[in-house]
Amino acid sequence: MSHRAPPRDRATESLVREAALTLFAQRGYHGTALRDIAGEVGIRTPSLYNHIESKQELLRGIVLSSTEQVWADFEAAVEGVADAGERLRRAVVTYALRAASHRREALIVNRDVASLEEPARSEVMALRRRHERAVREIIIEGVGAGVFTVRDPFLASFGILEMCVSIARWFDPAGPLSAGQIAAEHGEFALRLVGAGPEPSAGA
Amino acid sequence: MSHRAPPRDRATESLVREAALTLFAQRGYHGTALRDIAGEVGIRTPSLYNHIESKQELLRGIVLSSTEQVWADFEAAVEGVADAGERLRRAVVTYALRAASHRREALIVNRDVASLEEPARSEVMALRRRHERAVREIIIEGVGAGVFTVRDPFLASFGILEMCVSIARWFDPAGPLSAGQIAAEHGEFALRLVGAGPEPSAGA
DNA sequence: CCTACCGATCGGTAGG
DNA sequence: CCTACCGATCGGTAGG
Repeated sequence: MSHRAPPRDRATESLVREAALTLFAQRGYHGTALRDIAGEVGIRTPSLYNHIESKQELLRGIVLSSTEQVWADFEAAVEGVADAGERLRRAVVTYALRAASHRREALIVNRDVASLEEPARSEVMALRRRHERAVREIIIEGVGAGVFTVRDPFLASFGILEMCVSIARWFDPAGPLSAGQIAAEHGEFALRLVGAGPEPSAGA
Repeated sequence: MSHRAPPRDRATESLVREAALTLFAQRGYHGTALRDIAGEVGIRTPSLYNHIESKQELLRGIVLSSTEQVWADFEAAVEGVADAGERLRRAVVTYALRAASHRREALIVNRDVASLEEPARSEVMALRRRHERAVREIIIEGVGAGVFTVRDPFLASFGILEMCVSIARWFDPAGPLSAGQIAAEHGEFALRLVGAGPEPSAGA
């Protein structure tokens, strides 16, 4: 009757990872103690080890899954789209949207990737480079097709991508602009930046 | 004769601050131990205290002076320039140039400002907001004058500034582009982004 | 899930 | 500039 299973909360693991996400984003990996994470969940530090392998594994899980999702998003966004302008717009809107709607992940990936131990760090950096290269090739393609005007595709791709990821630093979900609106606007910024701006109707 | 002054190296203080700059930029404030900084200089940890007040003061010195310099640079750059396009271009080129030529400072300011204790942190944030607001006002001014086409000056100013500061993350002084070239190109990016792009001669 | 505890390391001080 | 040392805290383990 009172044969209750030991507290095998699967839910607790989620709480732990959620707390880590919030605290790593706020204070950084090295600025966060496991004690703080445990406190947020309402347990003691040693109990964390029923749910995680180590502090490093906690970081690895966040950074790897987030980076993989960025690449998956990108592939889905540009699939079957031929026009370079539209490909760039979709790639940028998707990336910007992720930065705005997964701010903590974006902050941690960009700030604490240096704290990731090998081989995970190299994995992550390879994935990020792949994404950056893919965006750059869209730009090169558009220049080749005569629809973009860009002096240096490398500079343009970095400028665009860094502008997007930075959304995570200042975006306030309670502010006047939604994540979707901001992402759409960044899509326009990107097109303007590569010289394919549609000169949108603006408030002049 | 052998009355040698004690090793009152004024030069050592510079070495210490230089080492802190490099290590904080590489590993973050919380990821850097004073022991590492001392090791870089070739002394023991306690000897650091002949040159600095505390680890926190080391961070404060870096972040405050760098932030103040950004504002001073901005004021000097736009002084006496009336045209909004030219004001924006100069403001952006100056800011981008600083990010490229003072990479460590830019990285630390953007990554470790959260580790700064009060009241320094509020001081720094106020200075940064002042700079951001000043850039935004140039954009608003250009829109008012009918030379810029921007839907949301807030978004545009953040996009431009974050793109510039991110230069510090990928710029390689040994690479093909100089800091000056990259800064100039970011000035063009900014003008394009606000719809005032001169459609420069590019490689198409 | 806990208490008790580990060795290591942290920033910093005493005292020369 | 050093050695010797401080209390606090770190991530993590033992053992239940």
